Parts: sequence; structure tokens; C-alpha cells
Amino acid sequence: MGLPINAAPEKWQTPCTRCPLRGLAHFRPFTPSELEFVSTFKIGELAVERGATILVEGAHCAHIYTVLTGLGFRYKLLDDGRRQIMNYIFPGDLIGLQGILMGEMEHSVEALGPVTLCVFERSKLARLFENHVSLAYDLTWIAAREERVLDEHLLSIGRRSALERTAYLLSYIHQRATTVGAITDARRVIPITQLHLADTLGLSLVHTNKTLRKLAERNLIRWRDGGYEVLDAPGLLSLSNWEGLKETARPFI
Amino acid sequence: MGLPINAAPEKWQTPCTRCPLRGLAHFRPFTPSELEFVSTFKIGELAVERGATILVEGAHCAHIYTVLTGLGFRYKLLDDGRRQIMNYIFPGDLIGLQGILMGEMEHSVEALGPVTLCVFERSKLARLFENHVSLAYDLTWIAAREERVLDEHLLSIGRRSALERTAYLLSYIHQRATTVGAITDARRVIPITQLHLADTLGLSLVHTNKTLRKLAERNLIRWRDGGYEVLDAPGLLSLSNWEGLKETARPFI
DNA sequence: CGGTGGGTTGACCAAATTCAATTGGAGTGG
DNA sequence: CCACTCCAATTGAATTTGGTCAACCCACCG
Repeated sequence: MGLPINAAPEKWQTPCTRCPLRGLAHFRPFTPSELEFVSTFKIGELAVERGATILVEGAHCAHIYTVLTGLGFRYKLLDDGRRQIMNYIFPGDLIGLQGILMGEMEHSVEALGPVTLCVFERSKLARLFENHVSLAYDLTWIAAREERVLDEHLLSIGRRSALERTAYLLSYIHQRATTVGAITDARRVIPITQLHLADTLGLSLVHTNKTLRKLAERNLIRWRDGGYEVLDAPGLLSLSNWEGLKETARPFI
Repeated sequence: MGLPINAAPEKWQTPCTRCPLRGLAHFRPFTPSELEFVSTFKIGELAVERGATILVEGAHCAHIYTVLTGLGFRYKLLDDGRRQIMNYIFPGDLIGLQGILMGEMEHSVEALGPVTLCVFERSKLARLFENHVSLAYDLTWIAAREERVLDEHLLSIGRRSALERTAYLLSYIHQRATTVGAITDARRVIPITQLHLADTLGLSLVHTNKTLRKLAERNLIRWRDGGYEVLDAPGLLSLSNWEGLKETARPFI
């Protein structure tokens, strides 16, 4: 897409050598050679506002991105406007891999709040596979992990009750946001709309609202300031009938 | 798992050089060097009966498999027995990649009918990434394609009505089975149970039955001989509000 | 100060589940 | 060959869950 990119390296806020994500225990460290390659792989940085469409269904894109800061979501639409959110996107997540490997994008990506992204160039992907086996392996790992997450979402939408399903989703987002340091602020609120949750859960907005209310009445969450705060993470998790995220050191690019 | 494997190469029914799948237009051809590597990667063949569990949730497995003949499905269970089928498996599909990359399996795989599989050894996967860039790329492609299919399933379960959703699933299975030559028999029946469909659709068995009946009344499908036959593929597709599979030449290993 | 985007609520309706049988074919033991 | 059992498909109610409609509230913003 024709999104504006800050192309001059000196203008980047964050060169790969000082990547803030690399410091988190959650991500696996890079070797010097990997770091050097990734530095050349990255061709720019992109900052978008809340509500911006980062990737759009049907497009052929020349780039893939890694989220540096902010949250987003991946979704598909039906002709009549029905929307299904497939998954949420957190710092360290790679987006656009599907599009780059298989041509046309089959989903869109939108920013939940202000988002900054590292931009990587498609044409250098071949070099990655040729010269950096460990990164090629990581790429496969990343794709397999997304598959695993989608499996759990599918189980949730297909077989969990509205209450379990909502508890699962809130737990999932909360866990991911926590491990990646995305809710370090004092308020600990995850900025999201009930319509987003509804479109993820496969429920109507009204029913989602009523279900959230039940969770709040049980003192598991609190809704405020345009998002939700988790009051009782173990309680939420046990209600959801889910085991929680198991990852330790995760690769990223 | 401790499944029996025919380990002696001379006992294999089908060496890679005479792989029956390679002849189908649907799969991309191999270079001689790729073919040679795959021949050493394959360490055996496995034949299982209908209902057999090929991979089980929670296991750590040393192998991955490619389906040679037959159909199967991938599923997860909740503690109380609720089952969600995530996807179906056709000849040429790779199974167990998640488990081999990330340790423990988080889903199970079961045979819908008699299935034969090629067995590949985990320990040789590193060599694949190191020496066969094109195959490493294919592996990533395969993982990304599964992700794409799961996206569509999620859209289906989350946002399509029971009738649309059922039409979608029947179309999807029919298309996949067709491109891979799995329903060449005169009866053209896809052997599957209504319970399987229900557990894929996120619907109850009773409601699935009634929905299938509606599709049959519209002369889109016919239920018989322990499976369904598609009478009007375009009609089914248009009812489903889905664009259909777009793949041309697909890699496989 | 009116408009807009979220969130909330109650009443009513539609979709889907559960319960409870029933049918029919395939396989089994006598 | 027949009675018996099991599995899969069906069917009709009764019931529950979730969806739709229609307000209304409230904070924020130009």
C-alpha cells in the first residue's frame, strides 16, 4: 500500500541495535550476525493513529511489519459488513507474512491505538532464508504459533459458552499484553471497545455487554476509561476453562 | 507415540521417487536435489484404520507426517468432552509441524477412514533448513496456508449463519477433496459423519442434521452411504458467501 | 450546545440446544 | 436365520441462549 514511510535511517526512532523489545525476557536474544542482518532487513519505520488500516484485504504488499509499540487487530469482513476479528497484535508480532508468501492479503489489520511498526522489505526475504537459517526457522515457528492460537480461538468460539468464551478472550489479551509489557501504566487498563470484543467472540454487541457485566459483577474485571482492567486473573482463567499461555522465550524478527 | 512403523525401506509401498501425489497438477514439482533429500528425510510409512488417533494432544513427538492416502481431522477437547474440529486433512497435507517446532502437541489428529502416512524424522529437520532453502520456504508457506484456512473457518463460525456456515464447510471439504483426487470413485461421496460436521461447525448434532436437511431439500447435496454427495457445487458456494479456494500449484513435502 | 461514539437496559423474537424417542442398517452370538 | 446391540440419522417438543429493536445515558468535542 502507499503508506508513508520514514525512509532515512537517521530519522528512525529506534535502530535494531537499540530495539526496546530485545530487552524483554520474553524474547529470545539475537546473535551479532542475526542482528546485523535484521538491521539491513529493516528499511523504515511507520507510525499510525488509532483506527488506521495498516494492511488491507485484497492488497498485494511489498512489506512485512513488526509491531514496535501499540496494539492492533486482524480481521475479515463478509460482503454485508459482518466483521470477524481473528486475533490481536502486540509488540513483537510480525504482520503480513501471509500476504508476502502467498500474494494477496486475505485479511486486514487495524490499529487499536497509536502504533509504530518496523518495515521490512519483501525482496530481502529470500536472503533471509538463504543466509540465516535460524531466522528462517523462527519465521516458521512464528507462523506455527499463530496457527496454535487460532486453534484455541476456534475451540472457544465453537464450543465455549458466552461467559467462558469472554473470560477466555479477556484472559488471553491480558496475558499477552502483560508478557510484552504493554500495560505497564498505573491504570492497567487494556484499551479496547466492546464492539471489538463482540466481533472477536462471535456475539452481538448487546449480549457481549451483558456478559461483561456478569464478569464485572463477579469482580473478575472492571470496565473503565475505554477499556477493561483485570481484577482477578486466576478467577478469570479458571472460569474460561483454558490453560493459559505457555510460551517462554519466543523468537521475533 | 508408540505407533508401529514399517521401518524397512524395501517394505514401503511408495518410495518418494514414485510418489503418487507428485503426479497431480495441484502440487509443485520437485528438483532432483529436493527429491533426493526428501527420500532420506522419509524414514517409514504408517497405515492406520478409521477412528485411529494419529497424534494425541499433550504428546511430544519425534515425527511429522505427510498424508499419502485417506482423510483425517485435527481437533481439540475441553475437559468435559466438548470437541472442536479445527480442520480436515487430505493427501499431501503435513501434520505435526506445530508439535515438532514447539514441543508438546496441542491438538489431536484422527483418521476419518483408512489412512496411510509418510513418516519423517524430527532430527533431520535442521538439515532441511540448512541445506534446502526452497523446502524451508515451503514449510513456512504451509504453515501460513493453514493460518489462512483457519481465518476463514473462524469467520465462518463467528459470523456466518448456520445455513451459510454449513454450506461453506461442505464446499470447503468438497473442493479440497476434489483438487487432491480424493473422491474419484463413481459415487463421489465424502465419507463423514454428521457428528464430525457438527463438531466443526460449532453446532449441535440435532441442529446440524436439520440444516443438512434444508440443503438437501434445495438439491444442493444428498446424504447417503455414510457421507454426502455434492449435487450443485456452485449453488452451495454461492449460498456460503465464500470465494472458494484460490490455490494453484501448492508445495508439499 | 448539539452531535457523536461508547456503554447500558428492557422487552420481545429468533436461533439453537436439549430431551426424548424412533428408525434402519450392519454386525454378532446363538 | 433370528434376536439383539450399536451406531448414525431423524424428528418433534420444550427450553435456553443469544439476537434485534429501541431507548437512554454520559462524556467528550467542535
